[in-house]
Parts: sequence; structure tokens; C-alpha cells
Amino acid sequence: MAHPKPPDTKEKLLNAAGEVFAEKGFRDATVAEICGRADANIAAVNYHFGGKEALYQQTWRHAFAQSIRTHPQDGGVERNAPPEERLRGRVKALVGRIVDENNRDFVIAQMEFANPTGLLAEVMESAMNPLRQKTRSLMRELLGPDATERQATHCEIFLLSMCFHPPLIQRARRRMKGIESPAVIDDLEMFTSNLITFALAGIAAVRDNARLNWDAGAGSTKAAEKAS
Amino acid sequence: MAHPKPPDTKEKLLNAAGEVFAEKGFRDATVAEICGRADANIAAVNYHFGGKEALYQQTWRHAFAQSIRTHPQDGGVERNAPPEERLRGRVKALVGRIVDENNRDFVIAQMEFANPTGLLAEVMESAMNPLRQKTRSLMRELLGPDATERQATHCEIFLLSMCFHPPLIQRARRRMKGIESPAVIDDLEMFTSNLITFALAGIAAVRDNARLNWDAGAGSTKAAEKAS
DNA sequence: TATTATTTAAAATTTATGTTTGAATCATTC
DNA sequence: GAATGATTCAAACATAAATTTTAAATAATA
Repeated sequence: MAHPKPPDTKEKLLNAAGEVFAEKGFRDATVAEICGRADANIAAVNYHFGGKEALYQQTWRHAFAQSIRTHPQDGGVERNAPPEERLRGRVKALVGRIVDENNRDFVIAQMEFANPTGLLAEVMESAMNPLRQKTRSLMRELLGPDATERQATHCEIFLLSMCFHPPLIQRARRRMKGIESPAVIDDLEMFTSNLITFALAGIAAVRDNARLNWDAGAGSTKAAEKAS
Repeated sequence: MAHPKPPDTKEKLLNAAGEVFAEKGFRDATVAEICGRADANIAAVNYHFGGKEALYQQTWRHAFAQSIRTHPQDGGVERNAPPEERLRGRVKALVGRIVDENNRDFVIAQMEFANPTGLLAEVMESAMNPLRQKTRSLMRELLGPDATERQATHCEIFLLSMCFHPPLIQRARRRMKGIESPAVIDDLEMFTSNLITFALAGIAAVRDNARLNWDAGAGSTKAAEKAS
């Protein structure tokens, strides 16, 4: 039935496609360039994947899987470690994964968020949901029982924001080489360290507010709103 | 010398261009559609702006200026108010500006960060620098004299991340209407309130670490590194 | 060797969009 | 109210590219 030793053209295409899509986005990437970088014929994409769109989806999946494999999500922290340590592990892993120069999936995901093609919606959702669920339950653990669902949502997005946004800015700065960059993340260890300090204190503060039954006391003192 | 009452075609073009560029990005936006939405002839862009690229730049400037005008940066807080209050004001203003459905400049800027055309690098830099300077000095005030330059940089980017990223996610969720969204920011007041609580505590924690002459004590206890 | 998988080069197909132009229209000025 | 210049218009221009298909050639297995 012909399963000739895979000449890994498919693999080469996935890697080349990762590069090109990450550099130019879906629309500006050309199959010609992808095939060029993969040392493959121009027809290879259609033969192996059936078209540019299918290649795009499989490329993201491939890149994400590889990226997760390289940077295990728990950051090497035991499952039964205290939540603060587990958070530290996850953040280290996440930031490390994003800052990795070989990362493709995050870069592509950013483009997709800013200017969606719609092709990755399901793929990304299904791939990222499990990760987000874990972050969420960890956050609930740290926030304690008094925090509202909304507060948990906010803290979760605050944390992820601090992991996602700085690398984005860093990449952008590098591309516009005109500006000698102060380098947002010049020492990853120190960056994540400050990030954890900042985040744990932030979470604690929100938790303390919750314990006092304020929904984060602003100028307007609103009555408590317990989880839905 | 012919200064006929301006039929504000130019203005209409800037607004239409704002819409279209924010929806599709520079490359996928067509002057045809822009002129269409502006009820102008297809040649109008070239007549008034000299080309699509020049229109893009002027559109961003226009959108940014209008956006800043609608949401004054200090959030209505007195210049001599305590720094915590001034921070609250700035964050409210910033988030309000970004979440505003009429906002174009932020959306365009995000695309530019994720997938740069290069056309807005200077424009954006010059427009946003003054704002960032103020945030920076405010941050130094809150961090006190013991914090390193790097810590100030990190805290600044943490704060901005929490302001920038959540609205981005929210917009993305809305576009992919397939998913009934938990709505990250359903109550702006409460969101900024939690954000401020979180951020002030985070800043305080980093400041306390700095006072102890640790550069944000991670596992590795590094010697203090005072500001450059 | 028969059969299938894969690669190749070239052509087919499809689709577009920014820009220009020269005439027509409008508004102002003298 | 003619002259002048700003603005608008419809149509064509010019340039361009990029995905997909095809049919033949090659390589690899059984």
C-alpha cells in the first residue's frame, strides 16, 4: 500500500510554513515561499495538505504541540507543591515558551487575535482551553472561597496579560530596529521573578478585598456580589 | 484663491478609513471600500492624501487625537493628588479609551504590533512617548528610590499589559461570535477597580523587595543592582 | 515488475487594486 | 457673471500575483 520511508517533505513544509506564517501572517505568506524554504515543489502544499488553509491550521497545531513539548506547562513543579510554587512554575514555563525565539504558535495567535482569519478559532480554542482551565483552578485556589467569579476572571486575565503582552512588545521593538530598545525582558529569570512577586501580591490584595465582602472597593462602595 | 466651504470629504475619508483599517488592517483594506463608505469617488484618496499609505498614517493620527480628546489622560484627577489616585485616573482613562467601541487607534496599533507594515512606527512612537513618560515617572514615584531601573520598567509594562491585553481578548471574542463570551470586561468600573487593587499591591510588593535590596528575590538571590 | 506515492515544471485560473486622466462640476472672487 | 481654481466623477490603466491544476516523470515498495 506504499508507505515509502517518509521523505519528511511534509515535516519540512510544516516547519517552513511555521516560519513564514509567523513572519508575515496568513494572507501575506505565499505557498511559493513556503515551498521554497522547504526545498519542495510548488505543488507540494496542495498534494500534502490540500491547500493553503489546511496547511495553516495544521501548521499551528504542529507548532503549538512542539512548543508545549519544549516547555512543559508545570515548569517542573510537583503537583502537590503549594499553589504559589505551582503558579511560579506555570508562569516560568509560559513566559519561557513565548519568549523562545523558535516560538511560532504564539506569534501566529497574536496575529489571529489582532486580525482574525477565522481559520484558527476552533483549533486554538480546543488547544488552549485545557491550559486555561488549569490556570483558572489554580487562581481559585489562591483567591480563596470569598472571591467572586468575576474577580477570578479578572485576576486570571491580569496574570495572562503580564505573560503575553511584554513579549509581544519586545518582538515588535526588535523588528523596528530603528529604535535601540531598552529590552523589556533582558533577563528572563529576573523578569518572571518580578512578575510573580507582582502577581502574587495583586492576587492577595484582591483576595483580601473579597474577604471583606467588597467587590474590590473602588470609589463606589458596591454591595457584595458572590459568585453566580 | 478658492477655499470653498470644505465639503468635509477629507474628514469623511478619515473616518471611513478608520473604520476599514481597524476592521481589516492596512493590506486588506481597499481604497475602494473606504471611498465607498465615505460616499466619495474612488479618486478621492489620491486627490486628498496622495495615496493609500499617506492616508493610513493620517488616519491613525486622526483617530489617536480624537480618542485622546474623548478620554483625557489624567482621568479628571488633580495634578497634586496622591500618586495612587493619579494612577487610578490614568488607568480609568486608558482602559475606557481602549474599550470604547469607537476606538480605532488602539485596534490599528495592535495589528501594527502583531504584523507591522512599518508605516506607523514613527507616528506611533512620537504620539505615545509623552504618555509613556508620564506613566513612567508616576511609577517611579510609587516605587520609591530603592527600586532599580529594571524594576520600574517591569512594573510599567505589567501595568500597561493589564490595560492593553484584556480589551484585545474581549474584542477577539466578540468577533468570533461562535463562543458565548463570559465577557472579560462586563462592568468597566469593577474591572478597573480590580485592576488598580491588583496593580497597587503588585507595585508595593516590588517596592518592598527593592527596599530589602533584593532585585525581586527569586530562587536565586542576586546582589542588588541599583539604578544605572 | 507492477503499483502506488511522490515530485516536477509549466500552465491555467482567478482575482484585484492602486493610480491616473481628462472632462465636468462646483464655489468663490473680481 | 465670467474667470479661476478646487473638487468630483466615471472609466480605463497598469501592474501584479498567487493558488490551484495537470500531466508527465521519478522514486519506492511489494
